[in-house]
Amino acid sequence: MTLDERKQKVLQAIIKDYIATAEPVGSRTIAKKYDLGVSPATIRNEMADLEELGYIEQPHTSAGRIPSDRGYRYYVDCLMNKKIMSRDEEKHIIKGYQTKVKDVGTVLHQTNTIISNITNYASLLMGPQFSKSNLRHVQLVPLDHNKALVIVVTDNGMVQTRMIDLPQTINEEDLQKISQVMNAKLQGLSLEHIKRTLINEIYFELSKHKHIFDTTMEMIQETLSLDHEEKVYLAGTLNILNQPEFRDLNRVKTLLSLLEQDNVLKEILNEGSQMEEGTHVTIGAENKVTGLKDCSTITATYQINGRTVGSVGVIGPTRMDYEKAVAIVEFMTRHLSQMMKDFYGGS
Amino acid sequence: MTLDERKQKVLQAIIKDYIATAEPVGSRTIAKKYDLGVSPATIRNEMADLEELGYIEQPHTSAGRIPSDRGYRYYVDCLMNKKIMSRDEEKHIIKGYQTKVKDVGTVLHQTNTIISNITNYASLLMGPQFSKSNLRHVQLVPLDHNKALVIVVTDNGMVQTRMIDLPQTINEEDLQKISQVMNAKLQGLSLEHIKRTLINEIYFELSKHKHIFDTTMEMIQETLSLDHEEKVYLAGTLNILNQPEFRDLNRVKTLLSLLEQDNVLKEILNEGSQMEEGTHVTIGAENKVTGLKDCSTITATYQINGRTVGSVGVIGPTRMDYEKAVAIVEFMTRHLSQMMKDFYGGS
DNA sequence: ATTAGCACTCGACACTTTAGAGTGCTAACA
DNA sequence: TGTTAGCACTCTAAAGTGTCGAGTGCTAAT
Repeated sequence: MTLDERKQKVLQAIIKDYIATAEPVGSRTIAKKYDLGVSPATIRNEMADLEELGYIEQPHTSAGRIPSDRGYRYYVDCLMNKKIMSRDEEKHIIKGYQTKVKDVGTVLHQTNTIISNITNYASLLMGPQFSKSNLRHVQLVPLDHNKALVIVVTDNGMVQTRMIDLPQTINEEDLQKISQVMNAKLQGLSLEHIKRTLINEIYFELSKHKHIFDTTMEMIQETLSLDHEEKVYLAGTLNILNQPEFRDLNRVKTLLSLLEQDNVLKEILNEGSQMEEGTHVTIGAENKVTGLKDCSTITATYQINGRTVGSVGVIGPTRMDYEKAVAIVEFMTRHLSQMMKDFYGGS
Repeated sequence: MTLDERKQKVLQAIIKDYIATAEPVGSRTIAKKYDLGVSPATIRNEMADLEELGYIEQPHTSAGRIPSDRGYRYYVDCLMNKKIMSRDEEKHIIKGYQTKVKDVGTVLHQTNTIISNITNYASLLMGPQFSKSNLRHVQLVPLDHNKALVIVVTDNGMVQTRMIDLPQTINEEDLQKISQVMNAKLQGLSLEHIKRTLINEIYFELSKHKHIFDTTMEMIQETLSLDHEEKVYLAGTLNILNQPEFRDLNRVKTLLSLLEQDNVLKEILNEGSQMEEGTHVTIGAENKVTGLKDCSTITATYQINGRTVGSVGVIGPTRMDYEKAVAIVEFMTRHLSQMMKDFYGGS
């Protein structure tokens, strides 16, 4: 479906103006503000056509037109010229990071906050998945005669700990032994894989002491398989209160309630970019989550050393500044990937 | 300042009715609904007195009266009869906990959510402070030749980890040695104390190897002193959207913005109960946080084996159901203390 | 001291009016 | 044939108007 050049220009003008003003835009406004070289009357005709084609719609008879989902889609796909950020802008954004960055969690958190700040929309960010990482090191640290700490370190720097009870019969050497065997057997394997096979993998090695280790092994197994679900960061939810389309309390409530639910956030992030690279824009009713039918989302993924490990998203009203938001999301994911790389060196 | 019995009854009636209906209450209503045995006219006179004394106020001439902060204060201090929960209610609340409780964090989180659900206000909960706990165990776990993990375990079961870079010159035995010395010297001391004195405490012990350990020790020092600030849980913020006093978007925005700031939450929790036991009610303008002048907070602390380690709070409009909220907060802190005790056994 | 009665105040709400923005259609024009 | 000016028409938002009713304070009677 392609539009002749003037229709495109009119559509573009409508969308740009509506994004900027949030007011239905009339033929007169376009003729005045956007130099198309034709009179309002002509534009009116074009608009009637565009409406018939479904790209724009009229809230009521005596109002101007507003873009429909379809209109936005056309805009995003064909009309929008991708902005690239100037060095200055990039510098300014990067300055938003607090210099002393301590750990991955902080980096992700800050990145997310920055995105929400500069876009002025709500922003979400999904951290690396524990279970998809590979085991780097596992160790049992005895605390006293009946308690020990299981420590699991992944190759991308995540650490999980858990306290376990020990049977009376086990001693420090045994723990040392278990740690050794597990590291020897399991290092480098994905946690997802380990989850399924832990017992089998080391059953043999430890079988002679099986009666002692049994419960301990079970505990460790459990620790490894605990749903250390990927964490989802959320920031800037209140930005939506600045949007005129959310002047209605009920809408606000619906949306904020949705954003409180982790599984919804994950759905949003997964919907667009199924962990494939590239930026994905979901507009209005394209959204699968009910209650988000008048919102748009922009999602993209970030990588650690080329491997996609998480994703980033922005949620705003359908009347979103797509140009700006896309540019920001793309820059930030690029930058985040870079930071992650720096973090983990090259290993 | 004491009121005669009838004034008390009138004030009580006004407050109860206003809490229930959120409408200014008139003399007629009181005469009808609350059986004081006198006519509206008499009540009007009493109300005029109460207004002069500052316990109630009139939004505008032709409206009923609403309680002032002072009125609520009097109610909370003198008029309110403390509810105690029935066994049934308690059982019902406890059922809200998901049975499989894995760790302290989850317990706190769930507790907080439950509080917000049953009060229908926003609820906050401050976890145990890392820096006020005592060191139980510290250990360096070598990951590879130039990275190690510092693990700090406190007596109340909190674990913090951090990855550090190692100088080339250090070997596994050295790490072992450091761990040993640190445990010997520091176990049982408060982290706050350790923060200030780590270097001094073990300087001597390790001084012969000082040149090797220097940077490592610095890293460890830093890990221990890292602001592992107490975590603040927040739940049910959207409950305030149900309150008729928050039908105004700006108010909602102001309040929600406040609640997004961790330091504000901490201030709220610390303001009332300076870690002393007992329930504390802060009403309206008594609140130090600007922007919370039309809210009330109820705070209380919880204990682990008798030692106060954290606090719980509820935030709602001044027109809060104090009776119910206080009862819930008191029960929940008691219950939480119990759970914490179970968690850490008796040690 | 209490109460009934009454005049008065004021916000809530429904209704009307008005202004203005924007449209679609038609007829004239290049 | 595409473009344009002109015009009647539609519809909303905002401002103005009138009425209703809740609630009060005061006064005089009990």
